[in-house]
Amino acid sequence: MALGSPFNESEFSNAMIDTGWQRKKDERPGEILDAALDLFVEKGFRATKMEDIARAAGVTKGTPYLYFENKEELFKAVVRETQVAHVTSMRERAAGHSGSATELLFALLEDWWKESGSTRLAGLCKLMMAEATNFPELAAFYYAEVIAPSRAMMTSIVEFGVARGEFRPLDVAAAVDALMAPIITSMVWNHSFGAMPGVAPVGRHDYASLMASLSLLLNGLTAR
Amino acid sequence: MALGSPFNESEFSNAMIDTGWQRKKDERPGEILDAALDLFVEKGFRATKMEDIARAAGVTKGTPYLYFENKEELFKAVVRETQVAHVTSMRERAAGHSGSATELLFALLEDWWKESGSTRLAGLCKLMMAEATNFPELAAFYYAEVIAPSRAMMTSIVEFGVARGEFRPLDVAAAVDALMAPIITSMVWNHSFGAMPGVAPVGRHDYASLMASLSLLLNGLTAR
Amino acid sequence: MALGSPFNESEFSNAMIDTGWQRKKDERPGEILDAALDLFVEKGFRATKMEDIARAAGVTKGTPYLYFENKEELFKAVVRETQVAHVTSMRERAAGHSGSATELLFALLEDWWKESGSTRLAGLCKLMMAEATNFPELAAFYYAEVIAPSRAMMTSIVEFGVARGEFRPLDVAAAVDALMAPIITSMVWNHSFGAMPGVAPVGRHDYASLMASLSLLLNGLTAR
Amino acid sequence: MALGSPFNESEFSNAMIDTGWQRKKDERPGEILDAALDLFVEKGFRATKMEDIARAAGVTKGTPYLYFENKEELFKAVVRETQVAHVTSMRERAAGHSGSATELLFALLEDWWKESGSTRLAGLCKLMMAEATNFPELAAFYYAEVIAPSRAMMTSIVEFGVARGEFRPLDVAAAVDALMAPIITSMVWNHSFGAMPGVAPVGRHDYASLMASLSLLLNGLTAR
DNA sequence: CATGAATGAGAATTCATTCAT
DNA sequence: GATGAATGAATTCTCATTCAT
Repeated sequence: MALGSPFNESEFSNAMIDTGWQRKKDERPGEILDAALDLFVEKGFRATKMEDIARAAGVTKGTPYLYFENKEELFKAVVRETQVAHVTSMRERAAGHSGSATELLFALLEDWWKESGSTRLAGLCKLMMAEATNFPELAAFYYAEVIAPSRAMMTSIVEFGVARGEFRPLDVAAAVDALMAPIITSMVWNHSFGAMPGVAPVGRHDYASLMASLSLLLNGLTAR
Repeated sequence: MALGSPFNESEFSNAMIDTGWQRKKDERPGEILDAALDLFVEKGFRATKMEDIARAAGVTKGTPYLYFENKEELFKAVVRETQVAHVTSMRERAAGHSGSATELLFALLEDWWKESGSTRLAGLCKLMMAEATNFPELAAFYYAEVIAPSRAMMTSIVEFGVARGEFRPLDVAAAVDALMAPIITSMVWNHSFGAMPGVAPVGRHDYASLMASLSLLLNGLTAR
Repeated sequence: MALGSPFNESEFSNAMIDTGWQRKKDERPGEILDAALDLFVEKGFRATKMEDIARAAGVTKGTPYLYFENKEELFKAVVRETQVAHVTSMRERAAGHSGSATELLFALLEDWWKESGSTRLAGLCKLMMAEATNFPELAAFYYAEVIAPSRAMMTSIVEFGVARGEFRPLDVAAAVDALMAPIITSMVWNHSFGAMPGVAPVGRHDYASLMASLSLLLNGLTAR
Repeated sequence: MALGSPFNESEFSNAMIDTGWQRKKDERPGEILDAALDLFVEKGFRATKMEDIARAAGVTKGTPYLYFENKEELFKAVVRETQVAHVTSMRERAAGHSGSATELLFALLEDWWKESGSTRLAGLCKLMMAEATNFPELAAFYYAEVIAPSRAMMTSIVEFGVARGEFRPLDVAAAVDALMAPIITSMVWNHSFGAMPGVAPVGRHDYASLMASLSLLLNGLTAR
């Protein structure tokens, strides 16, 4: 697992004395969630076997059931846990920003990319889209907790930009769509066709590429 | 099945003598592909049962196996058949266009949306993304036959626009990414969260919304 | 099919005017039985598909059912038809023999071998042994029509040899067993391990080998 | 299961702590192999259902798959396990023999009969012959591990007999064929027609009958 | 008579889940 | 808490058999 796990500081942890077995015990759920995230992202929900998750977490078949009702609940827990970290950090960063709307947009998308787009969380986002119709309530949760807040943040920045005359008067919803589309496309891409050998170049879908798209959008393609 | 099936005019059909039973034979594969497309799009590959496809096509369990080796081959056939129609029509339309690059882009994306984005084909596109890592060769086929050509078309239009001074000199690849992102996002959206009751408004992801995004991209957000 | 089919002169044939279509029609069942014999011998009962038999007989899937109730009946018919020819010819030859018991035994076993042991009928014999417990009545038929008569014939020859002082007084049943064992073993062998590439030499199981075994049995191994 | 199972002392067993559940684990594979041997011998490979094997072993459908990849591997395991015991005991007995070639032959065939011919192993031998063409590699294994060694043993005894003047100079291969044919025929017989009610008397195919055949072969039928 | 599309019972195999240890 | 043997519902795929043409 490349980038820091979002689970080890989750609600499952505790700050008690951290000695050997006790610590082990408290980390179990986090380790299982972590392994589950990896496997769900890699193979999808149906194709991921509980036993594989258990083995990847270093436990045996029955253990995940001590912490999670069933496979579906485990999946939901993965999504929830992941988003807790994600949304929290998004909010903290947004709150601390200042400067022009343009600067804010660049900063926010940069953070978003670095925090999520380029990590396993992007895979989770793609997975949620793939499984949304199979898990309606989970999708509703994801929508409410991740998508709507993100969009609200973007919306207020665009409105701020228009208010201060930085952006011309425009269709705010459309602008937000246009601003979010490249990062969403990139996240999905990197976990679908982009993962295939030799298929990289439908756009690079890396950070530089994303920033280039954003610049184009801000300035327009049309010659003045 | 709401919008016109791409299968009924496929290689499987024939317009010959149309007498009851015999007629069935020629239509069967198309009917099965059609039912399969619906169900795969709705539930994904793993969650779709062969027997459900059969029932949806009005036949029994064994019948799909008369025409398709197994579930995976049926899935591949769905993708291939669908794309034949799609890519062909894309090319025909592109060939017939004239006018400014801007007009071309609008026309092409409009066609794309009406042809694919708003139909079950969008669901297939989303499905391919969801299943890409599970079906590498199929993903390669899809990439080669659908994605790469589409992108090539967009690229030449942008280059044309730059050449004739309509667009300012720019990073063509990034521009193409930015142009394609909204329609891709919309297609995925409409078959994931967008399909949930009461979740419409993360952007409308309809035709008007798409055109609005395109306009913004062409003109920029930034005030002059 | 190498050696002459036993079916074309079967009860299914008729001696009527033999012109084109009419003839075709009358040969159908024989052609199906012939194909079935080949395939049953090659693959066994369960692994042989009705459609393969039909195809091998140059007809389509439904046709065998016009002549045979079902797969089991077809199998039984194969066995019965085959044995009609076999037992008949055995009897004719036995009736015509004269000379010493030893000469009779050699002649009879030679005929047996040439008529059955070295042809597809040996495969059928092996198949009957393999399937005996699955088809009790058929096995009973085979036993009654093929095995018992063959054995009776051998028994009377041995008794004849003892009576005329050619053989010493002995356990006739054991002698018959010992005389029949090599040819039975050879028939089974040639359609099991003997059919494997590079496995020939557990005894050659050909005509010369069979005669050598017979000679040994008649003369004994022991030095005088 | 009448005669002692070859499995209960196999590598799968262990004599360790014997407490309920845990004990089961070690016995399971042996119980399944045992049940499988019975059923395969009785019905043949194709006609034997995995679920029946499971039930016969006192477990449910899925359990055999915990120990054997699939039906074919289970079949192979049955053959291999059975032969381990068989070939080992054959070798031990052969090594311990002394005396004349005639005595050796009688002793060896007696052992062979008692060890294999009259037990379920004879059924396995018949099964291997029935399925040889369906499982070429398994047949090759059986040939190499069972048939070839047995034949080699017989061959060296006959050669020994000729060398010491006990047997007259003869075609050794033919002699071995003739010596082995009765026991092979008996093994096959007892698991095909011989298993049918009221069909016993094509030779008794029991121990006494076998020894009688052997005596005849050694002494010859012909009057001196 | 012959065809071959369609049927549907049946068998192999998988895997989420349970529970005695 | 943890284990992992066992379960059995679920699913894919096969193929003997039927019957409208």
